[in-house]
Amino acid sequence: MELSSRYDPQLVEHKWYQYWRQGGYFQPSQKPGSRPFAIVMPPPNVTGVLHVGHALNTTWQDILIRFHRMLGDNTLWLPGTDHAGIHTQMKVDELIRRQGLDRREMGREQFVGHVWQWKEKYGGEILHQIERLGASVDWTRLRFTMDPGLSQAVTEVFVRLYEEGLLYRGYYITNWCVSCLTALSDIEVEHVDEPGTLTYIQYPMADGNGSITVATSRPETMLGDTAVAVHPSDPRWRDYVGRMVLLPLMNRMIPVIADDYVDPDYGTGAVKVTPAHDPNDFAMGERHQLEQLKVIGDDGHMTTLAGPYQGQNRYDARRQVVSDLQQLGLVEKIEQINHSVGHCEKCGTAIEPLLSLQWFVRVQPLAEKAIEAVQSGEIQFVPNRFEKIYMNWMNNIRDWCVSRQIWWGHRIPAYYCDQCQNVVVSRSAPESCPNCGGAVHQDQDVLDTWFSSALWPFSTLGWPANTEDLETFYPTSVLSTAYDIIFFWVSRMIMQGIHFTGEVPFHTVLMHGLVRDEQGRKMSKSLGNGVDPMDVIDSYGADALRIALVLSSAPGNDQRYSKERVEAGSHFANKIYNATRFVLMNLETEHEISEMPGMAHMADRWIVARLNAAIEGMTAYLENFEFGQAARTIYDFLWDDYCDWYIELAKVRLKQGNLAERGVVLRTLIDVASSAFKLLHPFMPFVTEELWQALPHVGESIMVASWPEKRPVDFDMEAERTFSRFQEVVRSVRNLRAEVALPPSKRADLLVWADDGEIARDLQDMAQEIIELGRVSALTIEVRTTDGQLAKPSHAISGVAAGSTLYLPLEGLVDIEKERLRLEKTLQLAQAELDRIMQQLGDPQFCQRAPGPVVEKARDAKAALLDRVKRLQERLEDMA
RNA sequence: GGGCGGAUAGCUCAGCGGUAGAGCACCUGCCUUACAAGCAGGGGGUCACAGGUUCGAAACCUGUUUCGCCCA
Repeated sequence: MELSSRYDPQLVEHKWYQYWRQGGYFQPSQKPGSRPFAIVMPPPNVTGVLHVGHALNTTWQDILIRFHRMLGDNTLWLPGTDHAGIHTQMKVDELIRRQGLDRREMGREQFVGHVWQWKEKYGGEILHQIERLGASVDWTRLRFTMDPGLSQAVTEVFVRLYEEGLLYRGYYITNWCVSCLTALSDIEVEHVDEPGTLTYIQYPMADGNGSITVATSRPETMLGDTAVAVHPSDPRWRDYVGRMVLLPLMNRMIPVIADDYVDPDYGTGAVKVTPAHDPNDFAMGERHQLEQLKVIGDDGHMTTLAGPYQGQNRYDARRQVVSDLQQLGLVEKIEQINHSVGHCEKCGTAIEPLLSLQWFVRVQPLAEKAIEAVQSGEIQFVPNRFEKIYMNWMNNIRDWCVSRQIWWGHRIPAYYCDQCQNVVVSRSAPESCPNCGGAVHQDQDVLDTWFSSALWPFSTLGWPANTEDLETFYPTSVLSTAYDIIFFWVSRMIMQGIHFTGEVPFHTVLMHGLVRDEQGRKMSKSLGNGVDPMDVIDSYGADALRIALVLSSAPGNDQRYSKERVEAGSHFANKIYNATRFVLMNLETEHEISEMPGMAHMADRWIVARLNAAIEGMTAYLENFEFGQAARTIYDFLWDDYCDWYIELAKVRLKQGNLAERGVVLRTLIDVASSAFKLLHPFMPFVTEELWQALPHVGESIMVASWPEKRPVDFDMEAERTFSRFQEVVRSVRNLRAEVALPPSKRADLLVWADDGEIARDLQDMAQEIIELGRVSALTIEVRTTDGQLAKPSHAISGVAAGSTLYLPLEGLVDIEKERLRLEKTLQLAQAELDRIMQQLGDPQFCQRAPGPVVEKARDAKAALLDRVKRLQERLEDMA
């Protein structure tokens, strides 16, 4: 069959994915005695589409999964999606509004029905995209956070936490989004530094004796002030404490209180206190039993308590208040400042701290064990530095607001009696109040999406039921995620996992960085600079995208997406495709392939030794999550060692060798390629399957083949030295040819003077290879004599390799002067390097303290350089 | 204010105790029948700066400059 000289991933990728899936290879082997290896995939948003960050994370996980599957582990990768409460609700809300419908009019039940419909229809999109990346996930275990089983887990956790006193309902200042109309947890608030104003307002004393000036960035909240606070030891204000102030505009009497919280150095040292609209003021209010006046409503408009300002939105009210105060002459000054303002992570609206009734998880007791698990090393972060970030968060943890005023999500299993205010938290809805028999209604709110995500590692495996999967795969092995959700997700999984299963949810937390655009900016919808991985796969194939992402990534570091890298990745796929094509073309004409790889020829022994090094390196790199290093190792092995050297060497024997010799070469070509493809398979699954299948092979699929092991080979240090002498000769000839711009079509004679008989013999063994790789016509190898008896070619260019001097007699092509300059330059470089080594070796401290191999290496280098310098000098003398 | 990360070839980044590597770009020569998405050869870097530790520092420590992130 005639194979195209270009690799086309489009013809290959889909085919193999279906083959793997039908073969059931994605499911755990469940082989008795095999070690379990499990990863639960971080569930992407069900309404979302895959971005490059997902692509990177999915690739990393697939690398680990495929590696462990090939190692023979009982490997599970569990996929799933997340219901993403607020985000999905907003999305569907917008959708039905465009259809002229209104969420509030249709009511909760109908709306949630709409979301489910939408989820069924479009929720699979991201799963198809994961498939196109080649992810070897077990589709039979696909989960969704709102599946019945997972929902049951959520209820169970809520009820148990409540019963254990770790869950409570209370009035607190919460982060309120006036656009999403829901409370948010602290970490869902993004703080942004922005310009603002600091308004200095005079509050006259009630007794008409003087005034006190407060500074605020939110003048409109003064309508809800119930005190003015100063630091107890501030001499400026000591006399004011305990007196009353007449609150302007509202004409309300409020006290001046003393509280340590006040920073005497900020503003005037006196602050207004608005307990219903500021978390710190709320705390002060609690300490001083102040009234909480909510002057801003849930919708961001002023309430009836704001008196004449009722109905205005908070920004209009701010302007109005300031202008009214200015009319009264009470505004002392307005300063321009930069301050940090909280914004809703989802919609960007400025957060309104509001007093409201919410459910909270008391996390302190859960955090203790979560801290211990990381301190003890039971859970390890990769890279390690993220442990500090985790610890810092855990040590300063605050209660978690888990109720959300939306409809899409897990409804809070709390029921309230309409008559006696009794609260029942229960696994199933009570028919009536157990206290008074009155009617009950369920809490209107749903839980924070992260509440269910926190259970993901065990709820997906069947918890609270004690299933076989839970038994086998929990605790899972690795969690791979981006560092930006350590607080949202990782920490909470650890807390809930330990609390409810008694075991950590995973042993390793693997952190990847953000994938930025080519200019280093964060990819975002508003900038429109996002790269769609599907477009990349369409043009270059999933393999190219995968290897590009992996090659430019280091754990925990951000990286830039680079089209050039993807192109390089596809070139690499094409390279190994063509290398395979070369082997296949030779197989067509050859019918005798040795059963066993031959180890007689130096090239065969060399390539197997190189393969061994690659196997060893890659195994270690993969075990340590150093994917970039691993990818580089196999990339270099295949391109440099296998293609550039081994195939070129193999050509010589394929052309000139006898039948048996050719069989041996073919066997080695096939074996080394097969093994190398196995090493590469976790990174580029499609092309490696395609090529492995095309070569003679045993087994159904490369993905269930076993991970290569090192082979016995007698290629030692000495052999390596011999081989590199050969390589140097070849490189040197090529270099000389390039110096005089000799085209490959023109062959030239080559004379090699070896330093001794052994070197000459070794080179003689590779004579044909030197001839072919160096494009040589007649090759002469002679042992150099010290008495100068050998004829020195008069018109030649020459070069030095380790152990030999090369002459290319090129009558008419040699410019003696140019040649001398070139040799002098080479000599200079060699001399400089020699000087450096001599100096190093001349230092007794170095010889004493440096490790043996380092000193030995320096001695070898010195010998080689001395030799090189000597021969260069010799040659220059000859030319004189 | 506290913490973390980056600063290495023209660009994007690896390397993280034995004095520099890759991809792309650049220069030269090649359609050498696996591959021009290629081959061969080449140029290019006081590894941000200043101290220190060490026989030896791009790497470890301290400080500085600078860019970015997280937390308060």
